[in-house]
Amino acid sequence: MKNDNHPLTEEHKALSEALIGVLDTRFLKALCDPTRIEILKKIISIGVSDVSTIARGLSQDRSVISRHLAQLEQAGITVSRKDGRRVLYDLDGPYIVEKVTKILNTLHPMADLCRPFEGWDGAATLESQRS
Amino acid sequence: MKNDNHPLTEEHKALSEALIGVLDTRFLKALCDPTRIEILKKIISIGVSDVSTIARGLSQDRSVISRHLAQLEQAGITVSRKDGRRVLYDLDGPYIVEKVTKILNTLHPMADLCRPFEGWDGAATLESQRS
DNA sequence: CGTATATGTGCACACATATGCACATAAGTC
DNA sequence: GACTTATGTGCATATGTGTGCACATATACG
Repeated sequence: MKNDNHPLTEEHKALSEALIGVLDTRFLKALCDPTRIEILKKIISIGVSDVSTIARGLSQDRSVISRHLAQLEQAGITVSRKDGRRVLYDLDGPYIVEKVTKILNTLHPMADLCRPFEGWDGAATLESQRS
Repeated sequence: MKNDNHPLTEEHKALSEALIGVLDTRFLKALCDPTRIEILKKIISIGVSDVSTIARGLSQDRSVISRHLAQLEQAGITVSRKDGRRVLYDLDGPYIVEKVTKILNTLHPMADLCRPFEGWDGAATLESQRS
């Protein structure tokens, strides 16, 4: 995007200010760790399970898995329910999809408004092609 | 999602295995830091700019901003171009939107397949409502 | 009631990351 | 060529994070 003859529109301003509201760091950080991704895969594969079942097969200690599950729950990615001495965990698929959908909807104007170096040099741009 | 009478379908398996391929940690991590988000906001607001211009107004040192820009470029979020002694940076909006779109498309089946504790207790589920 | 199992937490430690300062390199200006 | 400006990097440091062990708590079982 060029900044000399292309005035910054209100859409740019709105997009800029919407970033911080939609980029939930707690949600995104929860999806960055490979162990937590393994946990999500496991829950998807075997369904609702307790901590020990989820930890079975994974290389980390069970207490570590417990901490990761707490972190995923803080992010809204998993939900827990007490069942006797066990604690069952499950994914909150609708919430995850809703969250990512909101992110995409917010960032979507970037596809048009933020084309890299649009109209910056002699490359073929819409303007140069028209003239 | 229940795991006793509801057999795990092939869709669950496919969704589980697709997770690691689409959850690009380098891309997601780049969006987690508040300083990097500020940088993105700045580039959106003022368009293509060099490092010093981007760093102006931000509290961090200019070298720190330089490092963050390198990290954002590694993630594909920004693109750089040399211009004399300056280095110009710009957002790659289309790539960002494409990346998030791919994530959403992959996770979208979760909205149906991973409803939390579906059919687990006496709550009103589709099955109990039908009987 | 004593025992076994499941879960979460305090603590220590290794590693990653963000930050700032000093400096080297590259490129424009006089 | 000397000087100035722009950028990136080496180094040190503070903070955050993932990990494992030991242990406390809660609950089921006999």
